[in-house]
Amino acid sequence: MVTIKDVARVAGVSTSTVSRVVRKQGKVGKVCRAKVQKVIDELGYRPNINAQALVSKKSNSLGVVIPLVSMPFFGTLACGAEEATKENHYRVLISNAYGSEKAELDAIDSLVQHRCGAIVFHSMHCSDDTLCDLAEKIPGLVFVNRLIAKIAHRCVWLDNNMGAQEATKHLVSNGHTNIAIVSRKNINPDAQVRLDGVRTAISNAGLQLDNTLIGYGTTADLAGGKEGVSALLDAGKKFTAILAYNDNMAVGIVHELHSRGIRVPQDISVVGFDDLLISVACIPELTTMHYPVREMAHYAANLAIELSDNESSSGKTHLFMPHLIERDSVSNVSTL
Amino acid sequence: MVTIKDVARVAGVSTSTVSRVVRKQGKVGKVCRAKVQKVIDELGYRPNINAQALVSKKSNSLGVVIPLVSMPFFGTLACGAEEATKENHYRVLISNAYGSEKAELDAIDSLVQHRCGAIVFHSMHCSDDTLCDLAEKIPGLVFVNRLIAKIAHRCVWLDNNMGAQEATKHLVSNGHTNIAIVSRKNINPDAQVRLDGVRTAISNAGLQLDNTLIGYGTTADLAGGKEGVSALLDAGKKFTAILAYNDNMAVGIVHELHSRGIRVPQDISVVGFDDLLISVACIPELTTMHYPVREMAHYAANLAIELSDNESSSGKTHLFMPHLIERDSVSNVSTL
DNA sequence: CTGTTAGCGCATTCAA
DNA sequence: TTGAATGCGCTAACAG
Repeated sequence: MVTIKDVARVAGVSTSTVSRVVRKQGKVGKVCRAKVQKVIDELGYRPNINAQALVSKKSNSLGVVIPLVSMPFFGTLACGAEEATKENHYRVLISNAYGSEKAELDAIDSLVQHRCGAIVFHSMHCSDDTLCDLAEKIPGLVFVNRLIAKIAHRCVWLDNNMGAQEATKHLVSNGHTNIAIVSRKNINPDAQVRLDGVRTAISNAGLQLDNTLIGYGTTADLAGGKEGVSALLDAGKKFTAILAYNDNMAVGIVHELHSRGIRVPQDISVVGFDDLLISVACIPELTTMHYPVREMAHYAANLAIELSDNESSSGKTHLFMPHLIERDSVSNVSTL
Repeated sequence: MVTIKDVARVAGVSTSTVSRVVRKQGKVGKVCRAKVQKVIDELGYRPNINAQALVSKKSNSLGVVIPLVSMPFFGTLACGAEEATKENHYRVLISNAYGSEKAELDAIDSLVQHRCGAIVFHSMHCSDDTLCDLAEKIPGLVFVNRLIAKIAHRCVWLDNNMGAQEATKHLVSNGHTNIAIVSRKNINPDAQVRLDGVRTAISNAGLQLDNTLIGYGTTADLAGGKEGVSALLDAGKKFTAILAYNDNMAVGIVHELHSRGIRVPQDISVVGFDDLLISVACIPELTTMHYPVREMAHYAANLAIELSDNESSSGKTHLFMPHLIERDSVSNVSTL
């Protein structure tokens, strides 16, 4: 591999000069610059980023820690972060941290070894305290989809409560009064926050949430959706609409209903959350809350990069809002 | 950031000794090792990977170049590569290279600057020649989903032809003789190869492919599927089954048919390709060819890593086979 | 078993 | 405007 020395030797200049033309900074004579550039091209010289990182003490790489890239939600998150990376001449180091706090911590540690100062982290299994400790050690660490009061300015989060309220209001305004919920067993705080939002919206509407109308799925996927709605149905519960924790569960619900001969939305309406591709693959297409993950991750990546080289913690927080996407899985029952 | 020198000083040993205990290799006295380890833990020392890479001339990172991580197929590919990475104590540098040859080449270049010797590349826009040139310069570069004869031992590919034949035979064995195809405008060789496979299988069955029964979509997604099937339908073509280029297009097809009141599979059968999550989100669930991307990427990553540190080009090629997953989108019409 | 020495490839003073 | 010198943090001979 050709090094800066090779270029310097062939061009008959010092390595400092080569370094200057490579980074396009510092004064270099016009002819000298041209000569050096020519040699660079001829030799196909590419600066060694590891060496640059070593000496300049910054790696210009962004770490992205998520449960699993293959899950569309997280793939989209990674994509958003990657976009920001291109604007800043950064690269992205990605790490799947699936299933445990240890996996997440290991991923962060690996990034630290890389002297990767900017990190976007979607944690699933770490406690607020653990995250605070981490944040203290790593100035460029930013959390996505999580709000921790003490380090709110490092959190890029979605108003899940309002989102759930919005979804609920949509159902109420379509005449639904018997609303069921299919959620998932708690892992991170999302599910609980959304449940609170539903509760608020329902009581605001002068109704009250029937706690026996909550079905739980073990996992937040199709199977979990089927499981949750089956529990409700098998218990003989009656309702005209279901609020699902996310699109995957919603699709599972639609399938389960379909296999039982229950029509969506004629017999039961279903609302999802996330607005992933899957919501539009389903028949009927899902009415759902749009979760702007890509934009959030993009924003978070920029924030992480900024924080990592000047510790200006502006103290402000970073809140995004989901919004309703109306499609075909909700019917109006008010005129019945 | 605490360095190896700090540890050495505090522990009262040389940096070499610290280096030895960190890397768990070379002889170190038992008590000495314990003492050093203690200091490492107390100080929270983490070796600087950039420095390690610089001196050892290998970065222990795997590059993954794909069009877009947010697309489930490529997210899964990335996931497979990432798995392999964990087994080898590597990290993954991911790069979206969307839409053009330049984007792909830039991504590779960035990886080269990283001295990232092992790369898994799913190219969409580079010619065989370009790829051969690249392969020559980078011993650890491996191609996924592409076969280039000259560098076959660097290609991890799927038998698209056999896959298409398999799918076709399934339709034929279910009594279908009027089979339409919805494909996409050619970008990389896939589409053409699959078309050839269909042609072969159809003539093997003693039938012949009606060339007017091929509908094209601009993009290989839901919209493309709708577009392709609409072209056929609007032209008044008659057929009892459709072979789609992939699952996304298949789902688009199902939607289009549904909106026209045509039932799947009662009126028209549909077969997809890939076996992504979306195929199971659709109603009816899609019969499709399973594409083992995750396994292939895992394999490719291992191959890239191996190739990058010992250039043993065994000369053998790496072929994977897709297989049929029967679900609910194909009906048997032979008894009609 | 342990320490000393000499770079890896590059950016950054400081002189010239 | 350019070059020489120094060191980033670490590993790899080589001695001892």
